[in-house]
Amino acid sequence: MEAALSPQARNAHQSLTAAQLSAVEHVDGPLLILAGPGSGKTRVVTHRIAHLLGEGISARQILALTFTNKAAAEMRSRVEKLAPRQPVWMGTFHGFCARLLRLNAALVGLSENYSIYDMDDSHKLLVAAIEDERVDLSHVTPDAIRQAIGWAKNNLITPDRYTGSKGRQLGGIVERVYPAYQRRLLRANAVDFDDLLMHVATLLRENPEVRAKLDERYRYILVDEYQDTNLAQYAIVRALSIDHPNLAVTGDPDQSIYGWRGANLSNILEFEKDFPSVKVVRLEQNYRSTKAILRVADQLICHNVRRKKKQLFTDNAEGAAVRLNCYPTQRDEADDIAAQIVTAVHAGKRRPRDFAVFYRINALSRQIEHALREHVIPYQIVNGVEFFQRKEIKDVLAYLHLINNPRSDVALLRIINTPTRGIGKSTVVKLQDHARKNSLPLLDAAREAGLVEGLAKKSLVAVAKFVAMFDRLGEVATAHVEAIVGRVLSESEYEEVLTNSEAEEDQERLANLQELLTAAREFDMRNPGQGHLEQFLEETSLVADTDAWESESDKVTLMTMHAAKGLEFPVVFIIACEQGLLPHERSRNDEEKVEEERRLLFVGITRAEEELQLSYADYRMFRGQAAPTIPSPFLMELPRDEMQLSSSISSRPRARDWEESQLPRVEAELSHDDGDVSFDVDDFSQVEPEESKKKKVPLLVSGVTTAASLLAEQENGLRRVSPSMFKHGMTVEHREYGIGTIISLSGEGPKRRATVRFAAATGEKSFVLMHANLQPVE
DNA sequence: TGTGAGTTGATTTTT
DNA sequence: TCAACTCACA
Repeated sequence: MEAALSPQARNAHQSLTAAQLSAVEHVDGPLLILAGPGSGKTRVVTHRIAHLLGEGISARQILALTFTNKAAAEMRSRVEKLAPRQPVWMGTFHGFCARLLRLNAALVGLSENYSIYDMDDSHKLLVAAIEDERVDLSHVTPDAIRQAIGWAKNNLITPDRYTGSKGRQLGGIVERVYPAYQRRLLRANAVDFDDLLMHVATLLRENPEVRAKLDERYRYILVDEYQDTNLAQYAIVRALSIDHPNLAVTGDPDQSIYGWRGANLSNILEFEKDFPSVKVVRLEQNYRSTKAILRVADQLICHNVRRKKKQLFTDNAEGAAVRLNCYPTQRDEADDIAAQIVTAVHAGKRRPRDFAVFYRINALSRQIEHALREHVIPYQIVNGVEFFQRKEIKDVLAYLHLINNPRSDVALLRIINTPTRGIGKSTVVKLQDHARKNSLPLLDAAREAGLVEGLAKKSLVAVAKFVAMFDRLGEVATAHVEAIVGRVLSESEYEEVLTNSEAEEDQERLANLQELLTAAREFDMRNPGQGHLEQFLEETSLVADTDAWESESDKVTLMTMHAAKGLEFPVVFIIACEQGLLPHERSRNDEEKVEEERRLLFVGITRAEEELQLSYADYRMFRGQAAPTIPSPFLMELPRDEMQLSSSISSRPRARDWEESQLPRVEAELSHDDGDVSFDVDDFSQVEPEESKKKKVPLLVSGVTTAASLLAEQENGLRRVSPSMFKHGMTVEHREYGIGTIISLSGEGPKRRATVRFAAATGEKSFVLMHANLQPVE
């Protein structure tokens, strides 16, 4: 098995420090790696996987769990370099659980084609459950209920065992709503995110033989960011490490920032009690930041009580002093940051991608975005309106969800009248009544609409038409995903409605749908063969905002501090260090929560390699009103005497004037639409080689391609003749059959096929594009 | 039934 | 500020 290790891997081992090496070479038994920020943790983990493989351990027996897809992807690509093509399971907790649950769905009362509901879907279901229970919402918000249920699930408290704390109104309500909500989920053959973990934990507890089999299968388990595990995740990992306790966890208690999601700091703080024979390795040397930055971070985190003391140090240069700036208003803050970036980029000192701006809450990104646009700086915002959250995408995916799982009422409600087809609210209510009385899924209720009381004839016809349309879609359920999506777009008339619309917004939606088709095709290429709809839906449900970050592109990055974990940038700006925002309002009067906020700032600070600026504004717009602010108390905990403090910002020349004289105006061409999550500026393309601009990033993980760029690409593509020039919805002419419309496409390259709908007499035909005599009609 | 105007009410972080 | 929701009207 030594052959599994690339020469690169063996050489690389030599460059590891003694501490790193001792972790890498540990094989059997529990291992705890306490890794400070920038200490080369990922390097250790990936080298350890390579080392295990080198020791002759089968790749199938190794399981590496992360929290984000991004972290998993990073790990995968680095392991790939050290030990190519080894089928080690690397992925997120949720992804792993989704897979396990597919194989054992029946054990928890689901069937294998269950749906994964995202926040939006589960919220709708929750509201329905709240209505079921006729809860008075005057003192409790659905969101509070959702959080309580989520907390319960993360702590493995099932609906039947839930009891709210005495005297609290919320507790009593949750006691009623939680079981109702869970019943609805099960009836819909669906799970929410928290269920993925809870169901698997339950399954492992209640089925010893399944547990033992999996324990045997996954002999070597690695968990990244262990400080962020909650009880459910802990239970899962624990259950898989009983017979073979070769559990290696890495983490840093000081970077635990997901307490609100049920993360339990005790999991890592007490790992040594759990596994008395554990080997502990501390990685304290930082390879990322300057001494100046690291000292600030260290000073701050020392104010936390609940932690493991750690001595952070670095051999890096002293570096520039950390800046602490006070601005009159948020506007000045944003302007100055943009100006600093422009100045550095124009001086040739930095590139846009060297900069990152962090904030506590997403709402704060707006001013920065605005300033960057004004200064014509390309940026990408990690988050915004995420691709898979856009209405049109969710609509089309809902069709797919319903095809895959006909019991998913949430999906049906979403599409039964989208696009509008004359099935209004009153009709839907009647169908829901009927479904409830006969305990049927909504789709089945719609099928027997004839039996529904008081339904107008017109409505009846509309519902029947919908059902017939849906059944036609069902016929292609096992086709390539791209073909299914194409069918949905044409059969549902979703595409037609948008095409006929004048609204610019709808044209953008069309372009986004083309993107979805592309994403589907890319999925098909990665998963040859048919019948992968379920898997496609799983992937789209489990991708997150952070995964949409393009590390390749030359843009300033804007993100929350939570999203920043695991990343690093040469220059970091942390804005709005103000009481109420950082620490956040909701953590007031709760020392544990304040400590978590402090850790959050610690994470932000330690992302910086060379330069760091913290800032706050005296006045900030909030809820539409400007209000005076109070600087964050955390700022008083920093070593201010060695930092560069400044509040005389107005003396700086207005960068906009400078920029006007130096750069050609291109603003007119820029979209000022807020829905646009990123944009390119031609002036910066000179630092970005043409080639890299053309390189296509897989959509499933990019999500930030703009509709405009896609349209442009489409136009360019039209001139060449190749199977790839045919697009969904295109009008084509066939020598024999005449004019028709492409209603679906599938396959790649010479094998690419199209289904074309001709005049009624001819019907539908399927062609291999390479050989068919199809001509696009202008 | 569908649309559009007007009102309200809520604002964390993410798989 | 802005999005979601309600309500009135066509």
